[in-house]
Amino acid sequence: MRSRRLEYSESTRDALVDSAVELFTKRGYAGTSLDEVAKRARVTKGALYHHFSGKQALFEAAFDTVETKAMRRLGEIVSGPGHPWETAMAGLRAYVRVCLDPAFQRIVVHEGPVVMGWARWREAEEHFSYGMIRESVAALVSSGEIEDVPVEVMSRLLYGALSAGASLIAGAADPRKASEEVAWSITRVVSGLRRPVAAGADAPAEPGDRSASRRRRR
Amino acid sequence: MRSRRLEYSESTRDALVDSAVELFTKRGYAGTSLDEVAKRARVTKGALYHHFSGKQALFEAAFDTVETKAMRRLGEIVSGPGHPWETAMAGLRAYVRVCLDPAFQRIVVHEGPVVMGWARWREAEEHFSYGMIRESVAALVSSGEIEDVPVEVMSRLLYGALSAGASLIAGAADPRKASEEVAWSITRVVSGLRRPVAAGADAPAEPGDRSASRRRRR
DNA sequence: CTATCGGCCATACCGTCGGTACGTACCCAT
DNA sequence: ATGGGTACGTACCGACGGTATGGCCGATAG
Repeated sequence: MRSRRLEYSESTRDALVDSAVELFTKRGYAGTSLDEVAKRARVTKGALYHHFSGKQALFEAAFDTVETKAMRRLGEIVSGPGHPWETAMAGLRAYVRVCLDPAFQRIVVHEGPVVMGWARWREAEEHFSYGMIRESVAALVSSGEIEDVPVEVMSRLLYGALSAGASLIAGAADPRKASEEVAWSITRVVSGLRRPVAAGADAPAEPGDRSASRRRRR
Repeated sequence: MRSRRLEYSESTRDALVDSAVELFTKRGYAGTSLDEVAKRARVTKGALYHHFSGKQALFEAAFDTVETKAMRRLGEIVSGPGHPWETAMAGLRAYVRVCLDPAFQRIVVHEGPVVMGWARWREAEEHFSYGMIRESVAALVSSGEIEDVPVEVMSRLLYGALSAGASLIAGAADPRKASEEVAWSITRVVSGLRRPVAAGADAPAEPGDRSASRRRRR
């Protein structure tokens, strides 16, 4: 049976991670002190160092938490059945929404590679959001929806574009409009990868139908 | 006339910036101490704090130096005359090469947004590499080479994709092969944005002609 | 019910590093 | 010559990441 003591311990660990997510998101990795994290969780640094080997490990725990939460939102969309193209487009829109979460933005996209080191970050991402994008691209290629591009590289590029789009949205004066433009543009980019003469059945949504996007340019 | 004293001072400043670029590239922002930077420049922290208001300012000076050097390599290519499409493609290849510089990679692409803050970094980038990409995209749109996409957003996405590609190359086991695949893929993406029926004169290079890129996939 | 054992956490402390205060040598104009 | 400004060096402070150590308390055996 679940020991009481173990419940306490787990609860403090969770509190520490939650506190870390909050502070890392608000003030960044360097701007957050461990005393502060511990204080917000109503414990001391001793407890923190009991559960985590150091600041990096705490960050990685926060990273995992944020990623897992994001995965739950994306997983059911991408892994569900349906036409690969439709699925991928739905995934794109969902990913843009996920990126609007400030915690995801800062911890996963921005500080992740710097704090964990790019190699370690990349490795972690394999099991999370990048992995899903890669899955989608692979599905599009193997189903013949888009051209026979190198999946690994193209997924990375797409991931980079999506991340940049997410940053753009997060920093935009009008996030809603920016969000629409980013979704439209990404869709347009992926559409450009479709085979010249689609062998697919019914023609799925092209970016052209998003009506509310006539842009100004001198 | 140029005072001797002023020459000394300027030289000291340059030495500090060079030292900073080197150490920031090798050990990152957080992993580099100011004493170390000063020591490598054969001065003390007092000199450093005379020339720069703090660690951030030193980083931004290093950032500017690296960016300026990169710009000199790109500027002549992008701003030169010639067919917009050819120019843009040459710019893409040149940018990929620039990204192979570890200093550019780490200081500008990875740590820049984190250390300077995304907003400040974005502002600085307007005058540097992002500005050039934006220029190229705008030229492609206004010359009718590619579709009427929102320039600002599309440039951001492209920039993100390029940065991701650069990271990929830098971390790849076979950088040369990765470099080729990235260049090919990026070219393919941009090609996907071309107008369906090109009104342009002679058909410029399509990504298809890069022969040495047949990829394996199960 | 008692003893004690071990996991969980608090407290005190250390080393490092960014930043500050202040002293000093040197140059220049008046 | 001399007052002032520039270009540093030196000594020091506070904050913070990390460590060592000790105490509390629930779990478990007898």
